[in-house]
Amino acid sequence: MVSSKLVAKLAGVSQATVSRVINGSPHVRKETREKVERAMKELGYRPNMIARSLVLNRTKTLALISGGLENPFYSEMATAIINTATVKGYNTLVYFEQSHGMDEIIDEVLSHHVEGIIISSINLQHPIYDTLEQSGIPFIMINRKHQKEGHYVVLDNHTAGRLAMEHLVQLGHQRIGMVLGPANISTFLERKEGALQVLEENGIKFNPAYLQEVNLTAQDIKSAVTELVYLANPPTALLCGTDHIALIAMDILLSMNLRIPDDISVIGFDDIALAGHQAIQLTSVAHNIEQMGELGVNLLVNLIEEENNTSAYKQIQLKPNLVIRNTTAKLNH
Amino acid sequence: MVSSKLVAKLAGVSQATVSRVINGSPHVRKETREKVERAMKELGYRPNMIARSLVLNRTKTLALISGGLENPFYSEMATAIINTATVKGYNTLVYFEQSHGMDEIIDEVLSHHVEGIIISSINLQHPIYDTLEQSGIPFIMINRKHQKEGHYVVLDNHTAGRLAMEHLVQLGHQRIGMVLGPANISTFLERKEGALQVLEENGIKFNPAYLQEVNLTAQDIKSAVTELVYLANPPTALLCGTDHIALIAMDILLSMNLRIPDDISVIGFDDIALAGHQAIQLTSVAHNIEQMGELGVNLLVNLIEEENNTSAYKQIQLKPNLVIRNTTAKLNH
DNA sequence: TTTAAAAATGTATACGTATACAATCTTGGG
DNA sequence: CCCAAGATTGTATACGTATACATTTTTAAA
Repeated sequence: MVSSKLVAKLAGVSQATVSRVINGSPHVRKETREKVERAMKELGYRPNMIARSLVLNRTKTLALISGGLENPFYSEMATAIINTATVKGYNTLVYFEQSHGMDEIIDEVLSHHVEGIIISSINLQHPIYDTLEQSGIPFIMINRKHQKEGHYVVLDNHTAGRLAMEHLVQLGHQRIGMVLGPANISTFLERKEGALQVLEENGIKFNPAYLQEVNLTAQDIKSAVTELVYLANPPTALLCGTDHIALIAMDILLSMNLRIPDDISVIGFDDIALAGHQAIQLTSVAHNIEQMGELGVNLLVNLIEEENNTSAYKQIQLKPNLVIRNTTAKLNH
Repeated sequence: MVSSKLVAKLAGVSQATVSRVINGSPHVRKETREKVERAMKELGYRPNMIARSLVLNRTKTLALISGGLENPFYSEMATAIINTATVKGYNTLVYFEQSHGMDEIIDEVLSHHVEGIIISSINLQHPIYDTLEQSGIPFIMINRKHQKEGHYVVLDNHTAGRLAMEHLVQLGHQRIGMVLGPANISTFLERKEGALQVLEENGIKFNPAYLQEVNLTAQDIKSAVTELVYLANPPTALLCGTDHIALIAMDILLSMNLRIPDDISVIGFDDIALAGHQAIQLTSVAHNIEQMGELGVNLLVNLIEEENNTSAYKQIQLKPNLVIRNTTAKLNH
């Protein structure tokens, strides 16, 4: 490996001068600079970021701990995050929640001395929060939050839940199935609360048999939907916790020869790109994913680079929109 | 930051001994080890990988230069790659082709001293190949290859192209439109060659107006498809260069009120998960994506860790399968 | 007990960079 | 032409770890 020392020797200067040239110091004569630059080019020199990181105690890298990319929400989010980070001059190490335990991931991340951490898939009580808090590394939660607050960028999920349910109720639905993820995840909890509130306001008694809180595997989602469909009084509409859940629900519904929305309406959250596809046309409630990722990275980079570290938590809640497509329709009496 | 030096002081030993404990050296007495471990726990010590990387000249990280995740092929591939890397003890820095120029990415990657590079989106003549070759860092190409060969894991795209076209021809189609990516990308070039070969073998004269080689943006794909549909003698089937292209093609076809497959058949490549969705049911030609990623990472890690560096290129070509679903059907006369 | 070998630990150094401080060279005013 | 101030460059050191080598301690055979 060609080092600054070697460049220095070839250029006939000291290693310190080479370092100054690299960092664009103003205190170096033009001829010297050119001499050094020639030597660097000749040797194909590239600064060793590892060494630089060690001395500067800055790695210019972020860690993204993401939900699985099989959910398009996460791939769109990851894309936005990585691109924004790149623009801001940060590299991104990517980890997936499921592959290793969170603890191992955190160990890895902390010893790699990343400068900031983004988690898009934390749940309300996860003990990881304390570990991160103690580590002193800035971290933000995107999409989901922890019960202990912290910095985050999330959707106003309560309102989102309301919007979705209001839409269904306005279409005349009364028997509304809900396929949500675990209630220890903020998004699902809040969407549920918003939705239930609307039911109550409309004097619709909620039937607990209509509530399915599932693990987020395709398998579990499919059996939950099947169960709902086979009820004596099956729901006429399905409020799904995410578009990803909605897609899987649609898959099983269609394979049971049910027509959407004629036999059953379906609504989701996130408004993933695919929701707009002609073959899908999924009604959804969300805020722009890309913008959410961008906001998150900007917030994190600010935390990293700002001097006046006010201890106040930065908490951003984005307003959701209802995007009506073709999977929801007036109830057929 | 708590260092091994600090741990050493608390434990009353030398820093070297702490280092030995960390690395599980057998030359350390049990009591000493326990003393040190207690100190480490008490201080919440975590080894600094940056420093370790510097002295060992090993970073245990790979770089993945990926095509955009809006193409599900790449998100499935990235998932497989990152997970396999994690299992093998490597971290993964992720970069996207489009966000920065390749040169800047390579600069970044090389100065970060990653131990290996995976590129899933190179094209045949890209000059990046030489840069990588010179750098001496092991790298492999997944999915697409470069004209200068190198290490790779790809689909047997010629055969894949044949399979797709044979399927359409067997269904009675003669006017077959092709929507491919640029011909300087190996996958598209080879798929095209395979497909054209089948046409020739079946005595079907190929009409150049049926060939669209587009940029891979949704915009361009849609106009290419539109152009084909508006031909005096429009194609009765569309052979799309990837499932991603096929999905976008389907989107525009459906929005023009064409029925698939009744009015026009569609076939793609890659067999992304979504292809199996009931609302899509896309016929596709491919080899298991996850396995492809896994093979690639294993190959790369072997290159990194093997001593006997035979200079022979490792080149793997996977056999494609045709998965027939509902977007292709017998021609209506 | 003595002592040589083995085991355990400590000391010193290297990795490649940035930078405080010291040393040298330039410059211009007198 | 001299000298101080400023500009430029060099020297020495630190970052946190691993390890060769030196030193000390322990072990066990005599």
